[in-house]
Amino acid sequence: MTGEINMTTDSNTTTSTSYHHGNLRQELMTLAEKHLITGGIGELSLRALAREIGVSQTAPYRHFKDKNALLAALATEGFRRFFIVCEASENEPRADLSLLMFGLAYVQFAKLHTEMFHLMFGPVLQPRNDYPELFAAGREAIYKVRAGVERGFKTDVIRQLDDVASMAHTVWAAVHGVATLMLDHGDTYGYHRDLDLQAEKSLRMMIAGLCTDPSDISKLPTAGTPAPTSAE
Amino acid sequence: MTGEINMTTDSNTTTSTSYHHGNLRQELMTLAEKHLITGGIGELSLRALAREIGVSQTAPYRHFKDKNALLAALATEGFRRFFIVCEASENEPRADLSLLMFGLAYVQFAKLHTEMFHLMFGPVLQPRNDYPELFAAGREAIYKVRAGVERGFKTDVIRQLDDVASMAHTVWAAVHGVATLMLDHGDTYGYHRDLDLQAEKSLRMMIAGLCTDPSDISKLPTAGTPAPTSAE
DNA sequence: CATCAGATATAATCGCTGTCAACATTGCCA
DNA sequence: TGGCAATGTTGACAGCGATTATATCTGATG
Repeated sequence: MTGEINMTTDSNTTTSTSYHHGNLRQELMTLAEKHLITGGIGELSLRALAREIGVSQTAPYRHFKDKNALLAALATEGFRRFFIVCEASENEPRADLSLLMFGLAYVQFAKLHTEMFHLMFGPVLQPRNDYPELFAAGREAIYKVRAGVERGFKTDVIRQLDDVASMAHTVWAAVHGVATLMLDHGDTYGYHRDLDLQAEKSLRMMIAGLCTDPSDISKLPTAGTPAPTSAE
Repeated sequence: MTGEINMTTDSNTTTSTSYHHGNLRQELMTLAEKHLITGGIGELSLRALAREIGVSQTAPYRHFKDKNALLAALATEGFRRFFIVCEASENEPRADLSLLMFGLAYVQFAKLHTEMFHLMFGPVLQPRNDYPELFAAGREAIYKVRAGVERGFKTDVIRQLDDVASMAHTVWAAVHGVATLMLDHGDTYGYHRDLDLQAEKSLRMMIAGLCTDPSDISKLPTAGTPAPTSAE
């Protein structure tokens, strides 16, 4: 009753140039993501978005306090999608494989949604005091790793080198490192190098190093990730 | 004789408001670094620098093509300093310790010169086609890791899980991950956590995982890095 | 029907980047 | 001594962007 948005115009196929756009918030985010992909964070401008949607330049401020608030909303949405991608790894019973799959998902996500990834994990939106949802999402990511490590402890697959929190941090650092290095330094390797393959190799090496039986994981194929870049 | 800069004014203690500043390029970089530290990359403005130095707003453009050129110069200088910090690790004969020391130096540098680190390793100055010096510096960093791994192979300290390049990449990813996670997600851990200590733990775990004798490195104290944050 | 809150518009401020043209100063060098 | 190149100044401008203040429209609610 208390007034959901009334959907005057369903999307951008606006026929009636109605004063109330009705879907502005959503459309801003959709378009912002497009711009994010094509131009990067720096290129994104509220003005441009408003212009392109066909709305006044100040209209976005009704829905987002400022530019960063829009970015934070985007990042939160990014986490939501990321968690979906992670589900397969969470359902994998073998802890070592689960962590590996998580890592591969992480890296793939970073590669497919680079700018989103930068928003989610980069320094742009920090500190996160102003974005509690985003903060919570970040924490949720750690908990997933933590759960994986915990399972590894119980099933005696992961070596108990330290407490769960520390080892979860370590695993996350490994995964995060592989992903960011791939993004931020892909071109540092002037010579040809299959970054996807390299990423997987690195993940395997690092996770195997934490396993009770290192030789095990290194030989297993990964179900979810065909690593299609390398020539078969 | 052939005219080094004439140092009309030695620093900002300018008495004679001489027409030629004489040291502008250097002073721009110095001040820019200060601003970088206090305000981050986003806050840095050429105009503000010029104003603060007491020079016209167009003067900086005599020395830097644009803002990014200044940032690139800063980043290059950052690498120069970073390499100095690395020297200790390069002189350490034991390969595992050497890598660990490299990692600790990397993390410490990231912590002490956060914004510089972001410039050097982040996505701001990419692609690096326009900054050949910076590009070269980045490559030099990999070579250092590679050399460490190679030494580890020869002395049979590092397990030959893959070729040198791949393992160097892995080590770098590990180190880079620990550092960036510490910077970009320091506040994701709402609860108290000694990040310095955690970083060292993670480095040890990951590097140990690549060693032929994992139990070895994990017990050794690290000469160069007293990790002063933790209460002694 | 009058009103009110929400959504949008208009206009204006401010700062920054990057350029340009014209001019001044300095020091080196011929 | 005179000229030249490098450096810096002045002033202006085009363009973009963030943000604020104020006015206006619109639909729903009473």
